[in-house]
Amino acid sequence: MSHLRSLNPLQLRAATYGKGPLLVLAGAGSGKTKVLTSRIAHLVIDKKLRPEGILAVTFTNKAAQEIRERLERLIGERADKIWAGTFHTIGLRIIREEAGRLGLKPGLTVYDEEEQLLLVNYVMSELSMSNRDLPYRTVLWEINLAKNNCLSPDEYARCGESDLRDAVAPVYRAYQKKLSAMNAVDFGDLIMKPIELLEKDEAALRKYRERFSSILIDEYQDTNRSQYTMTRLLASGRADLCAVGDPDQSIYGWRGASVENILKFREDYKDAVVVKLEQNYRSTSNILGAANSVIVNNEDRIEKNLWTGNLQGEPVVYEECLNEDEEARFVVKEIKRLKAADPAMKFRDFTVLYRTNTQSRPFEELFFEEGVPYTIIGGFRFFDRREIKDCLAYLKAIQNPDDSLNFLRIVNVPPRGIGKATLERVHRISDAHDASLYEAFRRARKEGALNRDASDFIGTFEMLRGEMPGMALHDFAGRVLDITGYEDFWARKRTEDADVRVKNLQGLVASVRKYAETHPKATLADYLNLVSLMSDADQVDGRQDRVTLMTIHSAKGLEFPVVFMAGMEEGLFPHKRSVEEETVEEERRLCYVGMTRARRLLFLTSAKHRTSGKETALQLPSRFIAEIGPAFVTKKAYVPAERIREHMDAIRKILNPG
DNA sequence: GTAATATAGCTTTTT
DNA sequence: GCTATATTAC
Repeated sequence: MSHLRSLNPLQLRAATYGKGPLLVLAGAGSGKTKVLTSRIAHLVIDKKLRPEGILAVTFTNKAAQEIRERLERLIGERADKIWAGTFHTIGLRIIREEAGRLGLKPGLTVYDEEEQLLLVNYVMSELSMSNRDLPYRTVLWEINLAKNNCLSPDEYARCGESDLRDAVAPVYRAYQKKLSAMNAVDFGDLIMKPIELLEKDEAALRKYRERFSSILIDEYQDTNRSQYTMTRLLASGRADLCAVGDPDQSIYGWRGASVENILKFREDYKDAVVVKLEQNYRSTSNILGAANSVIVNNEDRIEKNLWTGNLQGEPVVYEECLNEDEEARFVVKEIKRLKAADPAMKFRDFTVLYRTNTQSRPFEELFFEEGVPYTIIGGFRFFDRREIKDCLAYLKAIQNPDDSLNFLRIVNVPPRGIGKATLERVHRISDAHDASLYEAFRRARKEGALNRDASDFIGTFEMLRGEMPGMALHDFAGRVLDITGYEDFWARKRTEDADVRVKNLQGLVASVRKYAETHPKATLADYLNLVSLMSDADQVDGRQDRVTLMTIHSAKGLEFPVVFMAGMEEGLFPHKRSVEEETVEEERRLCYVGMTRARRLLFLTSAKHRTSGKETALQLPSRFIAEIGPAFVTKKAYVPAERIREHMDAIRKILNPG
């Protein structure tokens, strides 16, 4: 039974406990992924369950991939048959299978945040509301929160009352209507739509309950109302359910996640068995001691005793620096020192974690200057660049003719003489006939209501639509960039950044090619869906020898021999908004998550002066620093350079009197 | 009617 | 620092 070898007794119990429901409370570094994969292997090998009946929900697609890879070693190619992915990936799979029953057409588009924001803008303009009346971002936030809480526009409008709710409700309603007209779904819908289906369609509910004989949910402490509901719908049949999580690592409350879900698991699922994994195999006892001494300050917490048999290791180091540049300098210095001291150390053994994405800048600059190879996870991704977004908008608009939002985005990019007046005219046609923007353009063209430029473009667009089915994906992407003049539009601008944009466009085509080659049967819709669902954390690539820079949120589930946590300052971490909103306990859990990523060495740094925007502020060390038990940490306050100079002078005088 | 340029306003964490 | 909008130029 090689798949159960090397499990400790509690891990073994979690992996082999018979019919669920089962709740595994797995502390940081307690071998959670190992238990999860062992359990799946056990279900397939010993319990003879069909792999296609196993649903494993993970927090990132990469985590799902990792489980699949580990599983492959245990059960071979059967590993590919299990359903493993994020709630969103699984939701999309169900939606695509059941598009018809949900009033959607095949080839639907998934809108990302930027597209959502454009749609909110669009809808609000139609309702004669502007960003000044109510910021688009606020509205979008509210809509997303409603969806995370599993509230339809009607339910949202009805539950509770506030001025904001009254203002947002009609926008949410109109937004949802537009989404379906555009044959598109947003992230929230990826969970809401399957719920809708399972609730209203008995046959569908039966089908999916029968399909999944076993369900495993990772990071259960970070599930929101919608995800909880989807889980309940699928699991309350005869499927056994195994939820894995750690309340101390709940860090997505702001996204609607509710620790309650894990806390009331035993009420929700009667006869649930709980297994606690409290032995940490990851960190030194100093690191674990430091992390524990921080997390115990949370009042709203279930007692847990995470321990380790690992060596004591070095004390955690806290270093206060002059400013953010010096903070970066300290990190580079330490990386170089540690690498010199131990040649076995690689760049990929180090990570720099921070609270906000903007903090990456000084590190990026200094790492570049000092020749330290690095990768930044999150922030501005390749797929968020304007030229890439434009190109994807072309592909989406061609692929899904109802997607008026993306059609609108590209119709006059590059500028081709389709301006405000033309668009207004076509919009009227679109409204009158309840047709998509593209459809309206075609009508206008037939009626001769378009000028030459517009008419030509619609002709080109139709031609491309016709060519799509017969072409390889990358050839088609290249063809679109060529024939629409989009690539040329940048190539003609002879500015420095235009060159980069052209290169990025070629990079995109290369990425499509790579995808097409590894997925020979995939359609354009498959590629576009994949790109929409790709998360930042999915990019972490341990094969490259680079230092990883990312937010603590993105580091969830990862581990590194050496961790630097930067910006340990009041106002930044805990963030000042969390202090205002009284969610400091979640910040503390975030701090705990960050600290427990470290295996051997943990460095905490702060800047005495930090510049944000054009203001430089005097910063105080984070309260979390003071919470660390003194036995586990060495603290060094910032000493101004003059003081060092005075000190050196004094020493010189002693050594060299007179 | 359309395109290029200036300005204001925001920047916590993300599937 | 970046984008959506307002203003001005073509």
